[in-house]
Amino acid sequence: MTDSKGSRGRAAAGKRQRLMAAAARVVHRQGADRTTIADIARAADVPVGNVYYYFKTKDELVAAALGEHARQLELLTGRLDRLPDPRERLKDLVEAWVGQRDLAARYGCPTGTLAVELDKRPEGGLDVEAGKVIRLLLDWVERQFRELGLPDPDELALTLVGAYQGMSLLANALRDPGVMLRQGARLTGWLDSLPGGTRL
Amino acid sequence: MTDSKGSRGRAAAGKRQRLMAAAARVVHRQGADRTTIADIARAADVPVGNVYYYFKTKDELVAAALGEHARQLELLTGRLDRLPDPRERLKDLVEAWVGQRDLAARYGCPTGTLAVELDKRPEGGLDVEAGKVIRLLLDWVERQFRELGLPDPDELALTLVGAYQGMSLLANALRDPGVMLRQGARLTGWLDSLPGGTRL
DNA sequence: GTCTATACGGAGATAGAC
DNA sequence: GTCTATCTCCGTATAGAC
Repeated sequence: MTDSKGSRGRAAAGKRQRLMAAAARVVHRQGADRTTIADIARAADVPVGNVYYYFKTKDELVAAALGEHARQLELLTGRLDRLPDPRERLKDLVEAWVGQRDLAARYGCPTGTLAVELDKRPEGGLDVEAGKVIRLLLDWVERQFRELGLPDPDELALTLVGAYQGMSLLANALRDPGVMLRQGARLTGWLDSLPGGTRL
Repeated sequence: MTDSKGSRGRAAAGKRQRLMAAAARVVHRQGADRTTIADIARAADVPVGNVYYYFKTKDELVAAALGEHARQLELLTGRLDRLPDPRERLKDLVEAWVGQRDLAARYGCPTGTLAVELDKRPEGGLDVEAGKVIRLLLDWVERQFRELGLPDPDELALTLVGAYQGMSLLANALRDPGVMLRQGARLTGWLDSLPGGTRL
């Protein structure tokens, strides 16, 4: 009953999907703690009480928001993977970050800021999940550096992703998208300056 | 009445100071939203209801926590200013960050994570204050780069502080102090590689 | 499956005794 | 100045009608 193919199931799936998307959006802007179930329901255009039919607890909604961010990330890296040159992939990644500069200057990196918030909770909950999403990005970046044949690809990945998280945080704290623009350009230059070539 | 010199005033000032210190400590670990007045009162060993004699609202306590972090920062830069070489000052700053790696791996940078949280609030409140504290650090670092006679000292400051914020966030999300250790070493190497010398 | 009304708990803030 | 008791609001979660 209520499978994802029936007409009711489709409507249900639609609402569920809307709730997940809304959770991702609203939690990014307000933070998990300050976001109420009512906020998410309103943003998803779903009646408040109905939410609990799809998600048993608020934390499940926060986890869903995190999942949405992971999905977006995989969508992006999936597109980048179609480029032949790993260096170009990384440069396009930086470009994508810079393209989000206005949102970042107002609310920070969606995954990064959520990770910061969840890490303040007592261990044994969602805190680990946020780390996993960041690991996802870290691993993908590391793979690109490895393909370029560079030494310590894992350290290089930490440097690149760290720089992104740092510039997002500063752009956010200073409310200045220009920080993303200028530091992004610096990162692009750094990527260009690195030795290494595709091994094919 | 109740000036800071009288015996009662001294007791009061002591409690106030204890509350500020406790607020800084607890808010760093739990985040501002998840921290209750009771949490801070307990940590400061002050009866709950008494807190409102010293701080009219919870936000005043959060602001006080921010002020404590600013004070700590000025204490540190004050010590570093005694070193003759600006490059040494910056390297010692990095060393100080690395020295805090265990705390950073568990709870992140006190100021950075608080800024992230406050930036999720509707504008016109404490969100700007957090930016000011980060500006304090940024300006001090910029001054060092300028003393070294390097071009774009403001951009270099964003790079260095951004790298610190980024590595703190990653160390925190991955729960790995080693990130601070290794990325800190990278930063030290970077500082050494920069041209420029003291102009005296 | 959908939605309303409400129970429940927790946290910020206040009144007022000491 | 110090502290207890309590008021009040708000958000999560549930019960149960439709």
